Amino acid sequence: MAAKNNEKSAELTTEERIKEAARKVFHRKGFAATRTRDIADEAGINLALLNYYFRSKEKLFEIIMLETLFGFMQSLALIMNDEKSTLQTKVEQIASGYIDFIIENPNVPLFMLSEIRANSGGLMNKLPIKQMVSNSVFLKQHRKAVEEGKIAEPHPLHFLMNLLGLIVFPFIGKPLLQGISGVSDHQFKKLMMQRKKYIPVWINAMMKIR
Amino acid sequence: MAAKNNEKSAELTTEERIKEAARKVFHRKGFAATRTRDIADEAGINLALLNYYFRSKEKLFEIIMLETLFGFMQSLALIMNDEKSTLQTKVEQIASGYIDFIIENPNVPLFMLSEIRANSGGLMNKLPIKQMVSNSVFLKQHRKAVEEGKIAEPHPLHFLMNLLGLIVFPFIGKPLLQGISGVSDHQFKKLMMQRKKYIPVWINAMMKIR
DNA sequence: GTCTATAGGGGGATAGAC
DNA sequence: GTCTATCCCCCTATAGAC
Repeated sequence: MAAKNNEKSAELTTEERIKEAARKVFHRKGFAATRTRDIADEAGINLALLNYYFRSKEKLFEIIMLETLFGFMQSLALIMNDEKSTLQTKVEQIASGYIDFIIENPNVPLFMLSEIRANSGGLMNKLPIKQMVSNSVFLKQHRKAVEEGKIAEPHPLHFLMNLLGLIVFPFIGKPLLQGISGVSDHQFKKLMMQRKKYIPVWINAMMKIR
Repeated sequence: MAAKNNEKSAELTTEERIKEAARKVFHRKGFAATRTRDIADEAGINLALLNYYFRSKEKLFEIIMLETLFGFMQSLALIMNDEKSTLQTKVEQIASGYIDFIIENPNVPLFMLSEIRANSGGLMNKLPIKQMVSNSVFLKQHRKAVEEGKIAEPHPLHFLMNLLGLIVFPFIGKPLLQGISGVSDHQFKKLMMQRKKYIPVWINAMMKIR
């Protein structure tokens, strides 16, 4: 298989090109609004090939959805389960890492949240997300900090909602916020970069981590 | 017109029933995923009536979209332009008002943000949102507070992003957050009610309003 | 105003040549 | 593996009876 590969090795296989095109289009328009023809055009291939490789639009979508969800949660889980880093450090890493990630993949958050909603979270049960988090070092550290009086609010979900809300919402709400404020794309990105430093400070002040 | 109305006056006209049904279905599934048949069924009327009253799916959608956007922005604008209330009070009113509103209309935020994105904000320009905010009392108060050193971060957009993020994100991310944490609907709502009190305190601590 | 029936078109999927 | 041609269903919209 590898030995016979005398095609331009730097490029992608047809199957991979279709998948990349599908990721792009699904992320931008969501499942319902994308047509298989959009994906075929984006990939520069014939429509029939999509079904040849992936059987159906649904199958292809499910692959993209699971990979996207997994990619998003995995980096969260890795940071959250670092035994060596403090809670404060975890917040810094999550803020910085996700802001960079979303700047590179601006459509992912709204895509994920919309499609999870559309499927009533059915697909989410295919990933062991809950265990990943409920046994996490992050949660243990949070519990300990609460016991020691270092964090004011007892429920860890508030902590997570605040952190993710501060990180993710500006991107999800970008068109609305730009419509309201009139800031340019360039200014907007600059503000987002600022937030990498601000968010840990804000979370610190809010949750009274001492 | 009013004198001749001897139909059951407590009920809605057919036109209104279609619009209410459309609002419900569009809010839940978005434009691309809703079929006109869904709306007709929800309204309990024949499919042809939809076109009789509203000409097309697009026209009907545009009406719903504009009303939704307007309703959402109007309450924000009203609070933001109150000359008598302080910045701190405005934050309390916005947090409390919007959390109540979203509990009643849980699909509105994701609907709005998804459809604004899909239309690249084209529809937003039909409403004078920018002026509404750029001339607001809120903005004047924010500027003054920054000048007096009462607010640490100079850019008002951070203030708005933080406030809206803390309010809106938990609802948008509800399926994900429940998948992660396993909290029930009842517990979730309780947490949201808590946030009506918490968010003003948090914003206060974050932005160092003195 | 409200219904039934149907036109018309778009989009997912497949057959079959190459 | 990749293409062309085509099927067929589903969805929007309209015609026309009542």
